[in-house]
Formats: sequence, C-alpha cells, structure tokens
Amino acid sequence: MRTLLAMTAALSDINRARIVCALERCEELCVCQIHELLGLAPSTTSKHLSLLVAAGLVDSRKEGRWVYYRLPDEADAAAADALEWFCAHAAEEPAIAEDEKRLDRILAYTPEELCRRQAKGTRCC
Amino acid sequence: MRTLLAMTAALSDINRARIVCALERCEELCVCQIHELLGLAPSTTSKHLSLLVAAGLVDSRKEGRWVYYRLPDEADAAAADALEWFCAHAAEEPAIAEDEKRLDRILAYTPEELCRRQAKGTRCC
DNA sequence: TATATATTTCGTTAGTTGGCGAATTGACGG
DNA sequence: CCGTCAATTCGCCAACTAACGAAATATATA
Repeated sequence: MRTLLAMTAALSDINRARIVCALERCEELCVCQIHELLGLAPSTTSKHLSLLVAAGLVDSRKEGRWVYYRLPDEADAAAADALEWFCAHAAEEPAIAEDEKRLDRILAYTPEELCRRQAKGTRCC
Repeated sequence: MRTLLAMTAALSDINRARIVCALERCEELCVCQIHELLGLAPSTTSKHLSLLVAAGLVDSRKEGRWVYYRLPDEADAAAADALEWFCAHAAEEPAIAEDEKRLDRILAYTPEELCRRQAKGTRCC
C-alpha cells in the first residue's frame, strides 16, 4: 500500500491532512490527543491513523496502553517528498492553520490528564 | 478549488494520475488522445480533465473543435511542486509505466486520424 | 484475579465518487 | 443554414468512504 496513490489518497482527506500537519509541529502525539484535536470519535481517529501508516506517511509506537504516532524518521523517498511538499504549503488550508491554537491548548495537558478529562466528558478545545 | 486537498484528491485516482504523467511526457494532448489512452468513455475522460483543471494541475486550450490539455506553464507554487513530486516518482506505478508504449502508438496518428478511427470503432491500443 | 482504561476492529448508515450512455453545446464544412 | 463531429453536461447506478457506536483487544492497577 505504500504507493503514490495511497499517499495522495491519504492526504486528500482534511482530517488526515490535519493529523500530518499536527505531527509535523509536535514530534509525537497519542490517539487521545489527536482525537481531541479533530473532534472525531476515537474509532474514526484510529482508522485515519491506520490509513496514514499504511501509506507510509506516519509511524506508530506502542508504550503501555498508549499508542504514539509521529512522522517517520526514515520514510522512503516518495513519502518524504510528499510530506515535505504538503507541510510546506499546508498553511494555505484554513482548517490546518486554525489547529495551531487548538494544539497548544491540548499540549497544556499530559496525555494522562487529557484522557482523564475526556473520560469525564470535558473537552479542552 | 485550487487547494492542497483539491490537488491530492485529483492525484488520488489512477486515471487522473495517468493523464498527468502522459502530459508530462507529451507537452500537449487533446481529449480524443487521452480517451484512447485511458480506454474510458469520452464523457468520463472529460470529467477527469475538468477536475484536474479545477485543481490547477492542468491547463486547457481550445482550438476549433479540439480542446488541448497540457501541464501549466506557470502553475502556482503548490501545484508546481505537486506535479514535480508526483511525476518524479510516477514510474513506481505500474499502470503509469505501461502507458509509455500506449502513448507512442497513439502519437503515431494525428488527432484528426485518431478521431476518424475512433468514429469507425477502431482502437489503436 | 478482577477492574478500569486506551486503542482497535466490526457492522451499519449516509454521503461521495467514478463509470456509462443520452442529450446538449459549439465549431467546422458543404 | 444544415449536418457532422469533438467535447461537455446531465441523469443515473454501482462501488467506495467517512462517520458513529458497540464490541473486542490489550495493558496497567487495585
């Protein structure tokens, strides 16, 4: 699935685009943080992440109960170029530009705190 | 519609990807040539082309009854980078690599000859 | 061992997309 | 001005996608 078309398809959805750009700003995020950022159900968020991983645009790492996602350190050439191109121009997308502030608010909490708030039904942005 | 997402969406379909790569090899093609290359109905071919134009990845030029399509001479930065990235890695897609020979066979005819053959129901590849 | 919790998988549903053929548009040639 | 022809638009259908909630999985904690 690491084809060019898998990459363009992965990047043709606004929510997956937001994930990629958030990861470019943040190094590493866990599912609950991305779920909070997008405002989508955890299951939907997880599905988007799998698709990005399948396309080779995102790596994942499991640590205890948490799964962290990040941009790949050593992506293949096509994926690395795609990410560079996309992130370089991403500010043109309003939805992505607006995520900067949301992300700051999310990062004010540790993943643990964030999950506890989510369990109580409190959203931080 | 000249957004990043319009570009990735346009490039996430194999037939539109084939069009872009054919135009990169050929400078300029009319609808009947692209219709012959893809093996899709003219109406479908036309729809794909409109989508590429809307995304800013392709330009069109009308000359009499024919409409010619080409990669833009002065695309905006995001589109130019997208095309450069995509075409640089396109050989990885088998369907696109195979089009090279088909294209040669199509270019053996002028658009006029090709259309005459198409009207008779004769396909050249 | 049992319970709580973070994530994923599954099943369903609404909306979108890609395909075709028929009808329409616009330009050439008799 | 009428018929022909390249291309486009329209209406329709089949296939795909994104979304959700419920159930399953896997890990930490009591």
